[in-house]
Amino acid sequence: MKISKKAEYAIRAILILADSPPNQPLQMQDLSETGSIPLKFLEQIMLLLKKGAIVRSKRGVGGGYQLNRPARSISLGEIIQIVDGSLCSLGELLRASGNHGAPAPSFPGVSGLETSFQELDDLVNSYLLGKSVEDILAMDRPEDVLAFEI
Amino acid sequence: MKISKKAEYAIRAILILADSPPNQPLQMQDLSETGSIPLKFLEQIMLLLKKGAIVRSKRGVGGGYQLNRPARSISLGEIIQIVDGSLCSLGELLRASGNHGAPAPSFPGVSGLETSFQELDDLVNSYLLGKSVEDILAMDRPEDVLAFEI
DNA sequence: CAATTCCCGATCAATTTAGTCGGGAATGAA
DNA sequence: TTCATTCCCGACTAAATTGATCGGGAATTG
Repeated sequence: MKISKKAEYAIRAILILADSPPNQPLQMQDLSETGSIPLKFLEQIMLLLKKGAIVRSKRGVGGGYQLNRPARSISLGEIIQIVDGSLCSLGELLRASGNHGAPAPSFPGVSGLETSFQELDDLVNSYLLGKSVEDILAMDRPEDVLAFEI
Repeated sequence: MKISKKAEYAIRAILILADSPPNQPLQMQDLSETGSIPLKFLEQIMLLLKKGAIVRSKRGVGGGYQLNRPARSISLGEIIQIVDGSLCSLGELLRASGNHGAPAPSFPGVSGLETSFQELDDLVNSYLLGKSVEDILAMDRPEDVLAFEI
């Protein structure tokens, strides 16, 4: 289990955006400083997040980035998927991945192993896809533990 | 979520050993062929597993490898830890890892994020440490779903 | 038009991964 | 003792991935 620096930076940036006043774009310079993210690296990341429809951007003076959707609807899993390509791939290890056209490996327990890996993939996916950016921010604010407005 | 080829090979080898008659060493040549594992790579892996006390070896004619403990007591997690170094490190991402002496990053949601990552680490660890080699083999044998001898 | 701000492809160094190579040391049989 | 067998072990390497950096270009606004 590992997460790339790229995904971590992406999550930082989104958290910063989610925590800042809406309808007021934040520039990459600010995101870079607040999140301690290398500026040029951040540019790549924001472009990906834009393609993924997580954020939207505005160019020119007074431009910048803002969330494209409410923080409640953006999950950690979605962010990671967008910047890293996928969340999990254990389930595919024994099939196509790496074995380009090679015969599928066969050894005792192979199908049980495959099933277990898939199970773990699902576990991780459902955790990360179920954890929203809003959830994360709320954990830092003990006051509003449970939402007021339903 | 990813697993290294090294760890996958290690698991294959252990499954093969666990599935073969006990008290009769299996040679690396056999393990290599049965598991489709490059021989010289396998050598490195088996040495690690030996240091980890998962297997024991015997040299000379008629020598080879066998499990050092019952398959029930060997988990996927333990194997991965031994060959890859560790299972999870999400929880450490925001602390020491990578930031050599650098100030701990601070941005909105940082502590919630850390908590969530640690939670996921624990989830993955407990899954992998709880899944034994015997469990995996049993999944391939629908007959003995539940153990006879308790 | 000119400052600002995002957009985008190319390149690069360091690290990790997935092995290979070449021999050495212990063991057991003849 | 000698020899084949089998594990032991360190050094090396090629390819992929990661974590960026660089240099400019395109849109927008005042």
